Amino acid sequence: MSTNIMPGASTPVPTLDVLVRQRRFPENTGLRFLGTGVSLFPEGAFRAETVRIVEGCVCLYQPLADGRRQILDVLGPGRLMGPVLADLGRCDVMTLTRTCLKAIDPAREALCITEALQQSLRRSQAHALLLGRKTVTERIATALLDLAWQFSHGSPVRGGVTFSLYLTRADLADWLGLTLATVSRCLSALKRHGLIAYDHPKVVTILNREALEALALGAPAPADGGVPT
Amino acid sequence: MSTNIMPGASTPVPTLDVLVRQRRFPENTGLRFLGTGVSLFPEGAFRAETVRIVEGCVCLYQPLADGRRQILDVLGPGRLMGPVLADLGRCDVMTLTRTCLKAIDPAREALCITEALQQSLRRSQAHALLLGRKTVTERIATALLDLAWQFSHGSPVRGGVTFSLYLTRADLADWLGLTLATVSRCLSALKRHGLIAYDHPKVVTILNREALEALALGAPAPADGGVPT
DNA sequence: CGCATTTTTGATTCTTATCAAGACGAGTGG
DNA sequence: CCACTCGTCTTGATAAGAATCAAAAATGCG
Repeated sequence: MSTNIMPGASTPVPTLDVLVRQRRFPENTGLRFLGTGVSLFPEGAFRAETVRIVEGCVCLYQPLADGRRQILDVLGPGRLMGPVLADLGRCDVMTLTRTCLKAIDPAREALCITEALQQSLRRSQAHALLLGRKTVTERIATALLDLAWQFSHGSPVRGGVTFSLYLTRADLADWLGLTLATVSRCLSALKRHGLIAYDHPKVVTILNREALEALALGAPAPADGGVPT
Repeated sequence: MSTNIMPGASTPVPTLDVLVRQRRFPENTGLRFLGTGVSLFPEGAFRAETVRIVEGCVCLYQPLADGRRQILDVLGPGRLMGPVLADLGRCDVMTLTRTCLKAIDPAREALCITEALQQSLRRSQAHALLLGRKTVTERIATALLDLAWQFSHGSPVRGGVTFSLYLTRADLADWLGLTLATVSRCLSALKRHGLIAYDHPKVVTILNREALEALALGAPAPADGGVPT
């Protein structure tokens, strides 16, 4: 237990990660296991496949010719990805941690796919609002709440939801239309004000959900000079 | 013809506008006619309806509590709008010009709706890339090409596609994540460099499509000091 | 224990927002 | 037909916010 990847977290999240690592799943269930930083649909292969994320985290992103990229969505367990859910000709999908997938039958699960399509559209439209009109603080607050909701599997303990942040600061920047430095500064500020906590940069605890939600919706951000601490 | 809304345009675009104004359509075709600046789904009514835009232009937008708003999409003839295509609880749809709609039967046109859903998702994701990572010039160039494609009904005459810009500068700003002033400045710059032309601010001609496409994809914008003129 | 990657933080620059004034165009009524 | 008004557009001056550049601290890995 002391070798867990999350030393600072008081709640040892019971993920399937260990199982995935040890390949303890039977081989005939259609599951696929991927490491970190791996393309889901490598080099034209699997491009026609639709998969369900069983465990882990992936991001859908679109690169621009000169190196810029925009992460369009971050997907956790239960979400679907496939040619219908994104333009895989222009986009790519990458794991952000060890991830377990299961291919699904589009014909048999047509309804699920349509629902996923609607969910993706809603999320994309909400994200457009974020990218076009929200301030740095609003973006970070929105993102933290979204990730907490998707990745704090287990009980939403009141007073402190802890989750594993699979994205690097650079990933967050590419998702939220910011830069690495700005993301880091904003997270530091939220931590300084006591809205969130983290010792390890990848394990975040939400301390004041209400305040974060208010920020995400556009409440004035706390001025930095106000609270000394 | 002299009372046409586009005095400066040399090509009198043969729209259905006049027909719409004069209500010359039969009343039993299920068509609805709306003026400018009208909500498609007013006050909870029609919210369950799905419509096809026959003629005109509408925008889907999401307002924020403090007055900010993000236009999520601009839709022209042929496109669909309805509860499946947007979260109408949080969003609103408004006409940007005289518009003619036709309600459709979701059950009978399920396939069309699914296609529209996919198209909307693609557009929303492309827009997220624009909002998150594109420069001002890239955004404007992308928007002009998109609008030209959607609204230059008739022949894509080479050397100069003219289209009616139904959006105001403020609308463009709310669509592209900018401000009115920045949009106006950028359009002026593109005009000054000869990529586009307009006498009336609402009737734009694309003079150099290739250059605009290059800009939209991220080519370096022409420095303002270079060409005197 | 050292090396590579990531994160934090500071100093500076640059882009774009903000503020503001004037020009233009459309619609109204005399 | 013309003055009047309102809304939109253009353009300039200034300021704020975030990017960029850069260096040091922390973390992970072999």
